[in-house]
Amino acid sequence: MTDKKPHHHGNLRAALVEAGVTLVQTGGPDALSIRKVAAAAGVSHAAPAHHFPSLVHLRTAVVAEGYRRFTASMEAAIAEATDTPRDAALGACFGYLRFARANPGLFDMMFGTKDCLYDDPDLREAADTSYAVLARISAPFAGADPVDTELAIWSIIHGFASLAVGGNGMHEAPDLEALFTRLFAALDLNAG
Amino acid sequence: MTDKKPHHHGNLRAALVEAGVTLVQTGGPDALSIRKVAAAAGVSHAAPAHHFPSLVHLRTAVVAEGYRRFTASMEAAIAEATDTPRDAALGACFGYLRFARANPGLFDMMFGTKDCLYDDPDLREAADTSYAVLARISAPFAGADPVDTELAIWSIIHGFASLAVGGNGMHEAPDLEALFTRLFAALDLNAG
DNA sequence: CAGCAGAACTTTACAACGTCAAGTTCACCG
DNA sequence: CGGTGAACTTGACGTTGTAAAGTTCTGCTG
Repeated sequence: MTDKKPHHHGNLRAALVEAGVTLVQTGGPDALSIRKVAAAAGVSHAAPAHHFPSLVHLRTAVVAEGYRRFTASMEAAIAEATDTPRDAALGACFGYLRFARANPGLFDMMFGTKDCLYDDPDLREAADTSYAVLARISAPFAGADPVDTELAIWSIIHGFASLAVGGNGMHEAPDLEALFTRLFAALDLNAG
Repeated sequence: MTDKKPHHHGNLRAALVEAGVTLVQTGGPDALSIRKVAAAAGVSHAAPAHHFPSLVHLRTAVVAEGYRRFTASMEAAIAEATDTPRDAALGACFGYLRFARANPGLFDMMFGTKDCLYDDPDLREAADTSYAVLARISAPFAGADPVDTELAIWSIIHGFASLAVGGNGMHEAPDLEALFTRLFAALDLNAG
């Protein structure tokens, strides 16, 4: 029953990333600060330095966590649509869109020009896993060059999601998923 | 012909925005700082406060200037393509893509979640002018709902440009414009 | 079990930032 | 000529990222 703490509780690194995700979700990418995640985890402002040598490292870890949740959002939406490959692709897009709308700060951080360590293995793996989902749902429609199909689907859902998230002139459509479904139908996918 | 300076040279506000654009272009959105633009313009660190009550106002002005250059980039590319409406639309997309690649920082700032004063009249006008270009080149393909067509074109070029700018897994294709031309061809545009 | 090496964390410090409050200089108008 | 207000400066405060040095705990070795 001693109050023995290693120094912190169990895993400070994970607690810092969790706090960072919360900060980014509530206050946008710029709300992420070393001192705030430290305070949220109940440690001194310099404690994170041991796990994240600089703010860029912390950002990288938060973005990587973002990609994991992003992948989960797409997988969950795909699981809802068990019919045609087209349904699966559209489902992935819904998961894409839902994630972007639910986590605008993380989404912006993941796909913006925020400096991250793009060579970080953890980030690379998380991002590659996301891309693999996209490649998987695109495969049934692949033409001469599969990358063309992947990029067509990726571009249209990414553009749509980005515009839906930004405050920029995107019409406040009542049902964005129905709207996107029409746009998706305009894509001439082989063997749709 | 006297060397009289009012206090500064001619137009400090414009000089600050110009310096801000340069900062954003070279160092990304976060490199924009009141004190740096003040130093670049050769005034004290508090001088900008008179023209921009806060950093958010300065950001807004820089983003508005970004939209103006963005519009100019699209118009220039449209002017190169004087054939079919399809050529004009594709040209606008090229201008879109070129701007994004040439000014990644500005592009991210314009379409990211950066807090700006979206109600600012100057910004509104600049953004609306950009949207008008898009609506213009989309008009020839309009179906039942013109917005559907605009959004289809906007989404695919915006997504493509965003992905091309980000460090995210976008294949370093040798000729992005040729690649996009193929994607654009997959769009089933009415009366293409 | 003793003791030490190193990891984990704290404390202190510094420069740069946004912003506020005063003070100063200049332009312009009566 | 005088004074009013805009344009700009100076100084200060709190917050940030980061470096350096000190302290406490962990775990392993002998």
